[in-house]
Amino acid sequence: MAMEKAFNAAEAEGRLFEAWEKAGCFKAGANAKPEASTYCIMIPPPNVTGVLHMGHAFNNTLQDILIRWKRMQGFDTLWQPGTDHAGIATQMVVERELAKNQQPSRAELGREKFLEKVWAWKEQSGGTIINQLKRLGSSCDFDRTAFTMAGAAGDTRTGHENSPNFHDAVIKVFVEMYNKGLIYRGKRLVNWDPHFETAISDLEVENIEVAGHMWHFKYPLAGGATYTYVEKDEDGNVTLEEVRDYISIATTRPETMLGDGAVAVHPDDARYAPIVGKLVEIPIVPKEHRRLIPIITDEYPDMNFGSGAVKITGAHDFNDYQVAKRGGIPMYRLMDTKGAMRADGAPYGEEAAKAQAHAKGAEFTEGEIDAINLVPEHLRGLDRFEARKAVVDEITSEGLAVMQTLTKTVKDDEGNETEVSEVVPMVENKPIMQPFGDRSKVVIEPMLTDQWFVDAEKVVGPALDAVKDGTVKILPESGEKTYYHWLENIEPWCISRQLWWGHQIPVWFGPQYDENRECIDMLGEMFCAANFEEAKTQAAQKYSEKFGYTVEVVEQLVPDQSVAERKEPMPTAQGIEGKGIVRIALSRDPDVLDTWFSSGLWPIGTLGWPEWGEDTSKYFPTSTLITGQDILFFWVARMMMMQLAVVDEIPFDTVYLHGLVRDAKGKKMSKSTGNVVDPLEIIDEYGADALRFTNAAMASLGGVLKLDMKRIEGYRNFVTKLWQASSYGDSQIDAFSAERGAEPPAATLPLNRWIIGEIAKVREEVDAAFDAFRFNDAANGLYAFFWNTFCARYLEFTKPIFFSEDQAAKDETQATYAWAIDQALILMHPIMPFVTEEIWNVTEGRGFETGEASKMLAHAPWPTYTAADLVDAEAEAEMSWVIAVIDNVRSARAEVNVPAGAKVPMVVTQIDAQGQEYWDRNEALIKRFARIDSLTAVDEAPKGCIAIAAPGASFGLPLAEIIDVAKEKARLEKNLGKLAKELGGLRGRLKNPKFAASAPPEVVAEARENLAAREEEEAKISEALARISEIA
RNA sequence: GGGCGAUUAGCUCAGUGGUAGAGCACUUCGUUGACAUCGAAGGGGUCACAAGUUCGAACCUUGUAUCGCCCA
Repeated sequence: MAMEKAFNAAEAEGRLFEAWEKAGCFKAGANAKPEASTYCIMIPPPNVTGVLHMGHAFNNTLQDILIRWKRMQGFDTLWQPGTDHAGIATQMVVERELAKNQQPSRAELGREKFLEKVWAWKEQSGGTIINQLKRLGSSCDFDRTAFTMAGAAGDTRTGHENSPNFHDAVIKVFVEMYNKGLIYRGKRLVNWDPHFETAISDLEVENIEVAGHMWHFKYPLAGGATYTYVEKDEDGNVTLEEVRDYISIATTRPETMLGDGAVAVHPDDARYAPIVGKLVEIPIVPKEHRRLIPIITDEYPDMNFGSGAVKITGAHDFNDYQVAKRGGIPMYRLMDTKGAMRADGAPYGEEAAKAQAHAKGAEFTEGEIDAINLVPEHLRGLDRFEARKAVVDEITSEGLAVMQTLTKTVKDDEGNETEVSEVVPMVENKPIMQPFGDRSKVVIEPMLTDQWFVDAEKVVGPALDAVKDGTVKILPESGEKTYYHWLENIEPWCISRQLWWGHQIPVWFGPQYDENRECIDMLGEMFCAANFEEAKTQAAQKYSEKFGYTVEVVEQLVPDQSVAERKEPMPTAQGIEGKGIVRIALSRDPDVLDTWFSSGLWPIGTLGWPEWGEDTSKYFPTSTLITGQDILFFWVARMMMMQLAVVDEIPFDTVYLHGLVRDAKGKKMSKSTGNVVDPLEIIDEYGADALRFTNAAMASLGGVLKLDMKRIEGYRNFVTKLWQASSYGDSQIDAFSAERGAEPPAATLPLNRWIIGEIAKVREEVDAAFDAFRFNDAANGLYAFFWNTFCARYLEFTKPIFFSEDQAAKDETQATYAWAIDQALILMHPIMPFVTEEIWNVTEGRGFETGEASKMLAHAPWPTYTAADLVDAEAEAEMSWVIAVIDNVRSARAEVNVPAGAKVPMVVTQIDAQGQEYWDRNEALIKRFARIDSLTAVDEAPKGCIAIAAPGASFGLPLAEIIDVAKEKARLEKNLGKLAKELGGLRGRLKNPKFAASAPPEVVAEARENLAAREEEEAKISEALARISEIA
């Protein structure tokens, strides 16, 4: 059967993938040997809204390589696919979709209807990325495709995915962690996205450097107090001394001044020492209501930055929050959920008075503090950026901006230049790091809100220990250091999101009463349970115990502000129908969980937990996790913490971390830069195998991933090379008609015995590389073997055999060639599944006709032969000698410009018995590839002969009349130069007595052998040089 | 500012103690019966710098310089 001229990837890939799936090649346990160990990889679930990008392509290539390799080895494999519900991203996509189709908005629809829309969208479009994974050749068990929201309220399908219990698992874990005190609720400063109106995780914040301004304002000392401000240079000389009645503050966010709680200076800062503890006035809002705040000391301010004094706004800045917590400084929330200045509450005067009372020590509850609105009337409701302008203008017009004198040159109408000085407010233009929501692209606002937190410090221990004691390995090793560093400094993890799409927090709030049945807080009691029934039972019990009534609990869906403010007293039993029953309403927390909370359970949740099924016992803990180092903290570490906290087991034993895929120059791929490479376009143009091979070749441990089109093209050429070599075996030498199996054929010819040994060496190399996650070593080893050894040598060397009449040699070589190609296909299949499977099937004796998995390369047994089994040292020595002679002749010819096409005679002046034997057996081969037409034995090389040195032999090309003697002389001298350098090194080492004494014996022996060989070569070339010099 | 890492051929990168490699690019030659998505031959590196450990350092240690990434 004649093969096509080249592999048609575009045509073949879909067809092959379908055949694999139809045959069930990728099902869990497919091709497993009896009693096989398991090998399981959990895919890092891409967002259900996602499309395949280069990062996915890279990441999944590596996973697929390992899974295919283990599957061929007969492990019981499972590669678990699935998608992440991706809270914000999905909610945004659906909202946008609604807007595009002029449908009612999220707010108009309400929660339930909106969620119906999201589920419908998920059904329709959620499979995109899964199908794209198939184009890459990913051999996941797609029948088990899981989803992190599967089983949650509204899921339109059940049982279709292997994670019907995923929601149950998430809820169970929340309840358990709550009951163990690992999850708590509290008011903390969090990253707030004013567009989506939710708290978000650190991962969802992008810090971007933008052009910003730094304003300098004066905070007057209370009561007109003054002090002497002294500045000194490094040597202690006074450079400035003046009496001031203010402290100068620098800020990039003037609008937050309204919420200042203090001004902080460094404890070592002598400039401000006289006024520490004094009060200053916040220079904004109507004079009569201005608040006074203290000057405090804290390590946080940098004495050398700005004025060295900073304002502390605990509710709107993360650094200030820490300072405020340390110093007991009050924090006042200034903005609403949309990032506008608050418009609620009492007139400013009243609110400011409350704040002042609070600052003086009056008792306030957390809720009462939060209710204080310190935004003056004229700024209420303004967007935060408009408010900033207004604040700056007000302060400046009052003369409290720090001023500076600018001198500039102006030209009048006649062109005369004059210098004009003006005094302007001091505003520095400087780049500042600003946080943006990665989805919303709006500036993130630190916001003090009630949120749920995982007390990470309490669960971090086992996760740290598992890596420290080597139970879990992180590659590259530097990842372990990063892991330790983060876990050892872990912060509470904010897990609540003010979204609708996600796992709703299983906590119901109920009213809290004091002993007198007066309501303290309508939402003050919390009942955490897997479902409402259990929460009801808990609540009924609690209230009954407290008040001795039978309590009937009813749910009220939305715990809005009006509920919180009602403060109805505890109803008495007589109050309701005189039956001794009271009704109390519970309302469920409307918030949902951080997506990372649920994906933290991905390994165990997809395996059926909380039920311990057969799959759970079999595949959990899983084996290898391959993921980007950017989510080491957000996902990997959390999986470790959560699995260990919940079932006391590690989730996987090895983590392989890789970097970001960048463009050829090392730049991040981004839409705005326009350097995004679409993996699907690459697959269309070059084929999935070329992309996969490139990915494997790039994947050095800890390496930077720069995707160069030239490289992809090169590996596409490699695919062609493989195809051509197979085609040669097919049409030129009819190799595939030979009977062949897994065992190498019984070969007698050194050529065949040699290539069999070379295959065994590559097999060991590839296995060692995969074992160590050194994908690049495997790829490079296969590439070099196949191109340089198999094609450039072995394939060429089979030609003289097939042009001869030696039928036995032909038969043996056909069988060996076919076996060698088979082995190459097997070894390359994990990296390049498509082209290898296609060749496997189009070559004679195989095919997809039956559609059976056992006939497919994907299930071919992985070889276990070793170099020790198959390498024939004699055959290897012989072939190296042959190759050395050919290469030396070719090199010499090219350098002295013997026409490449010309066949020339050769003489031999000296040859040992071994060499003679090699020559006799390989004469046709050497003559063909060195382009020699005859060999004559002579006593002495003719004058002007080109010298060819080979181990144990001296040849010459008697071409004095056609070659350039000067060039030959130069060639020999160059060779001698190279040898001299090598010899110098070797002799130097061997002469040093300490070398022989200290170096391992095999190193010394190798150096000796090397020296002998180099000396022999040097002698031959020197002799040739002397001879050629006679005629020059 | 803290943490992690990098610096090797023109370019992109391998190489964790035995004297430096690959791909691309470059030069010269070549339609020699698998392949021009190719073949043959070749040029090109005091492995950022300095000191140290060692018989021996691109590799280990320390310092310096430059550049990345993450966190503040």
